[in-house]
Amino acid sequence: MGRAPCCDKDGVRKGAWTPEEDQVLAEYINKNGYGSWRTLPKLAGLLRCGKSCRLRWINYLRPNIKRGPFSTEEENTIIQLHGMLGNRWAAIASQVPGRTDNEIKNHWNTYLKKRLLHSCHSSVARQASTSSCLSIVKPESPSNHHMVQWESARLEAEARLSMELLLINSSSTRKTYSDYFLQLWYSEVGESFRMINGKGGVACESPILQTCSSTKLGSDSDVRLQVNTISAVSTDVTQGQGKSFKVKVEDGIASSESSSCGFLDTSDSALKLLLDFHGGDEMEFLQAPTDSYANSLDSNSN
DNA sequence: AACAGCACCAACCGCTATATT
DNA sequence: GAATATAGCGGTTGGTGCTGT
Repeated sequence: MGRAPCCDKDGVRKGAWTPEEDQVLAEYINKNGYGSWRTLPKLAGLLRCGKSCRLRWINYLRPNIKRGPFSTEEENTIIQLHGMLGNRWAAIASQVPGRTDNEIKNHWNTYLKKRLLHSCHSSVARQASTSSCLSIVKPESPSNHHMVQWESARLEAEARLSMELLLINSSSTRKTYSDYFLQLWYSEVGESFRMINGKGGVACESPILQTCSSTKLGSDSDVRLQVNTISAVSTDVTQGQGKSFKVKVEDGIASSESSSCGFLDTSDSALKLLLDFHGGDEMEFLQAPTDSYANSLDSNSN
């Protein structure tokens, strides 16, 4: 039995939405909400697929949608989060208020990616004899350097997110710092942070999670570590508890194939890092992206 | 003025994850 | 647990407007 179509194909309008359709959809949702996107078009009297209605609402009609050019801060946030999360536009969009995943994706593909690539190629031209987009491992261990840079980017982004959480919630609730830290910790961003650091053996463990969780922690094998100076390396990494899992690094993408074990002890230093981290000079590479990152963009686009 | 090439962005398509029966 | 329905996500496409020749 195949998957049922999301809507009847006959008599369904496609293409650009008219202002009249927008008005009908917006009025209906404002009045009734959107219980089921599948049935919504019929109920609202629209000759549209439910999927199309959902997209139109989410990307255009929804309240608090911010339109217009992206600010530098928004762009930096997107760049940082993309470095951490890859093409997970919905996750990125959730940290950029007022912007939709579609908008961010478009902006990335049409502007940011090109800017980063251009920046990389300029950089390559300047330092062709030292390191380049095509370099793999150099004597001064640029791979470690890139690791540090990415770690800094992650921490900076997480610090920003944690501060946002604090600002958002401080006036209305009385949660503790550790609550916010936990909230961040169990977020998507925190998850990638844990997994990545778990691989590297860095002490970075949940304050509460004392037992292995076989569900959430191990569910997302899509966490990507953009270590583009390493190519086609496969290695076993042993975790502190004697459990091991295989980390495969291939063409700049590392993925965890199994990571069912949780993390053991509280890390006040990790909390401190998140709350106190200041980017400083080390964050300059975000303005002029690293060769390795731009290289990953190159390879991803091929 | 006419055309081609390009950039941008809204919308679609196909797939996966999750919920429900 | 299997089958099915639905929501959501990310990649891709197509229309439109701008720019250069």
